[in-house]
Amino acid sequence: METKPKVTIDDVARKAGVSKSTVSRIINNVTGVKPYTKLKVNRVIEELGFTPNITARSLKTKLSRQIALAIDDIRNPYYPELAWAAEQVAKENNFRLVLINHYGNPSEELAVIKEASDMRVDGIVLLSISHPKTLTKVIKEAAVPVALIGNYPEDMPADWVGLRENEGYLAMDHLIRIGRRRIAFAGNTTLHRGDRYTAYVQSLASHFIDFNRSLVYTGERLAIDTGLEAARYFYHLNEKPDAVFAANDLVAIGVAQGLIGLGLRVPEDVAVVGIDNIPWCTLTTPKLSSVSNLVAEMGRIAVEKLILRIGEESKAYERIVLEPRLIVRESTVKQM
Amino acid sequence: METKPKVTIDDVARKAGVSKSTVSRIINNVTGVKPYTKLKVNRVIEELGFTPNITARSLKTKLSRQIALAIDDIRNPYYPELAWAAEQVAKENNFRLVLINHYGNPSEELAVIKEASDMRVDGIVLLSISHPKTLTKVIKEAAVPVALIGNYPEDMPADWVGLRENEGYLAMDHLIRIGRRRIAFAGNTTLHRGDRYTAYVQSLASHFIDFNRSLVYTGERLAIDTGLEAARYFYHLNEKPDAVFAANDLVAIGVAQGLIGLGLRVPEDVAVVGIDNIPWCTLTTPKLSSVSNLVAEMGRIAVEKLILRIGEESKAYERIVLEPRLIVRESTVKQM
DNA sequence: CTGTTAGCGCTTTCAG
DNA sequence: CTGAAAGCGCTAACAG
Repeated sequence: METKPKVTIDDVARKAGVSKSTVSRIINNVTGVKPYTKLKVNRVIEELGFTPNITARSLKTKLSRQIALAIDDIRNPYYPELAWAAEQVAKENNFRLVLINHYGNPSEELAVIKEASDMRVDGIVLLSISHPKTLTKVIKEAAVPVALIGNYPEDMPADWVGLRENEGYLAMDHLIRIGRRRIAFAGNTTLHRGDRYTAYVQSLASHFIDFNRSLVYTGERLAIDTGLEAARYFYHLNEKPDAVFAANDLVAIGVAQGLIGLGLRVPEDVAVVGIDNIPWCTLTTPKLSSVSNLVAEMGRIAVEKLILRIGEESKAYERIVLEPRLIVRESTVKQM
Repeated sequence: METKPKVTIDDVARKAGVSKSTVSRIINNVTGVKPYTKLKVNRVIEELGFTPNITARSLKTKLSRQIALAIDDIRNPYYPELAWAAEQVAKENNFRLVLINHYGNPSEELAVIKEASDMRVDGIVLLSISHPKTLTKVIKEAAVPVALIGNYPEDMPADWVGLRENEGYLAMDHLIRIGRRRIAFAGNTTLHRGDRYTAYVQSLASHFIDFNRSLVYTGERLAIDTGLEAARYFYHLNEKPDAVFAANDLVAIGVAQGLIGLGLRVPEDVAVVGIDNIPWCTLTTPKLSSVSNLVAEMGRIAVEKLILRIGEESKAYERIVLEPRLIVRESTVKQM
C-alpha cells in the first residue's frame, strides 16, 4: 500500500518556526502558550493536514484510549444493544471499542485479559463465564482494570454491574394489579430461566390466587411457535385465562398473535406480558408489555466505571445492581 | 491504576545475557539464531512472562494489526453475523477488530476513514452509505486500504464484495419448480426492496402463470404480524394459494405460523418461502426455506481481501459479486 | 512563554 | 550467528 507520506510533529514545528514541544502543547491543549503562536501553529497544522500519530503518543503516555469489549458471541441477541451502548459511551470519552468474542471459552476469555497487558487496550469490559475464583486470579494479574457485566461475588477485584433477578415478579405484579386473576404461564418451567416459573407460582401464592395446573403451558424452546402453540392450547380451555405471563418476549409475541388470530382481543380478553424487552416489542400490534433487562444500561455503566477507573487511581470497587424495569405497552393495558 | 511493572525486551536480554536484537529476532521468528541461544532466551521469556509491547512495535513497523469495521449500526439485525464473521477471519490472521458505528451519517463515515490515517488501524472494512463520488475521493486520500461491502460502481478505488439482487427470482423459481402455481405474495410492493415484488410479477410472467391481484397481500412493515394478517387474508380467499412468497423471513414466519394456526398444513397445503435466512429460520416448525444473502460470507471475504491488500503492494482492485443462495427447508418441501 | 533533551520499547541496518 | 546503534513520533521534565 503506497501510504501517503505522513506529516509529523517535526514537520509542523519546522514549518511554523517553533519547537515540537510547542506544537505538542498546542495539540494537547496545555495552557500557557502565547495566543499568537497558537494561531500560527494551528494554521500550519491545518495547512499540512497534520494529525498526531497516536501510536507514538501511546508509547509515551502508556494509554491507548482503547477499551476491549469481551463477550461470548456478538450474535447473541442482547449483545448488539450492549455493544452499541458501550461504543456510545466510549466515543463520548474519546475511547475506541475493540470487539472480542471469547465464545464462552474460559481459557480464551482469560487469554483476552492477559493480552491486554501488551498495552493495546487501557481496560476491559467483560461478560465472564469463568469461575469467579479463576477470574479473580486473572484480573489481579492483569495490567489493566476490568469492569464486569453480570452478577458476581461481592469480593471481585473489579467494578461490576448486574441485574436483580426479579423480572418475573414485576411482570406478575403488573398482571395482578390490573385485575387479572386467571393468569396463565407459557414457557419453560425447568430451564435455567425457570426461576421465572418460580416467580409465577410464588406471585400467585402471595396474592392468594389458586394455582391451576391447566393454566401452565410448557414448550421446549422459548420461541415464537411455542407461543403460538400455547395460544391454541389456552384458547381451547373451557375456562380461558384472562392473562398470560410468557417466559420471554418471543413466546409472548407468539401468544398474543396466536390469540388474536383465533379471534380474541388483546388486551381486552387476555392481557399478555413478556420478558426481555427485545426491540420487536414495539413492532407488533398490539405493542408488547415487557420487562427490560436493561442491557444497554449495563453496557453504558460498565464502560463509564471502567473509564473512571482508568483515569483515577485506586478506589473501592463498585458493585451496581440494576432493577429490571416493567414497560407497559398495549398488550396489557388498552391505550387511549 | 497500579500497572504491573511491564517486563521489556531489555529485561529479557539482560537476564539471558544476549543483546535485545537477538531477543527481537527470536520473538519474530527470524531464522539464523543458534538453537541453543534460542532455547535459552525462550526460557527467560517464559520465566519473566515477557510479552512484546505491540505499541512500540507498531511505531517501528507502522502496522497495528488492527482493522476497523465501520457499519452504520450494530443493532441492525444482519450486522452481528457480519461482525462475527469478520472477527473470525481477523483473528485467524492475527488481526483485531475495532468496531465503529457511523450511524448512516456520511460525514461521520468519512471521518472514520480519515481517522485511520493516524495509524491505529491498518485497514478499514466499510459499509458505506455515502455517495460513491465522495467516497472515492476520501478513499484515495486515506492512508490505509479500504474494503467495501455492498454494491458499488466498477471504478471504486477499493476491493468490494456485493450481492447479486436476484433473491426474489430464486425464491419464485423454487416454488414454481416444486409445482406450485397459485403463488401468493406477502409483503411490501413499493419499499426499496420492492424489487422483490417485481421478481414476483416477472417470474410469474416468464412461466406463463397468470398474475392474480387477489393473491397479493400488502402490509406496511415487514414484520411477523404482517405475515399473520396475510395468512388470515389468504385463508379466507375462495381459491386459496398453494404457495406464498414472502418479502422477508419475518413475514414468512408469520404467514406459516398463521396458516398452521388456521388449520392448514405447511408445506403440504401451502408452501412458504422467505428471504434473508435469518437465524430464526431454523427455530420455527416447520423450518423455513429462505434465500441467504450471505452476510457472513461477505464479512469474511471483505476482511480477507483487506488483509491481502494490507500485506501486498498495489494490485488491481477486485469486485466480487456473490450469488444469493436458496436454502430449502421444511416449509416448502416435506422432509423425510 | 518556549526550546533542549531524553527517552517510551521495539525493529533493523550495519559491522563484526 | 550476534551486538551496537539509530530512530519510529511523540511527551515531559528541566532550563531558560
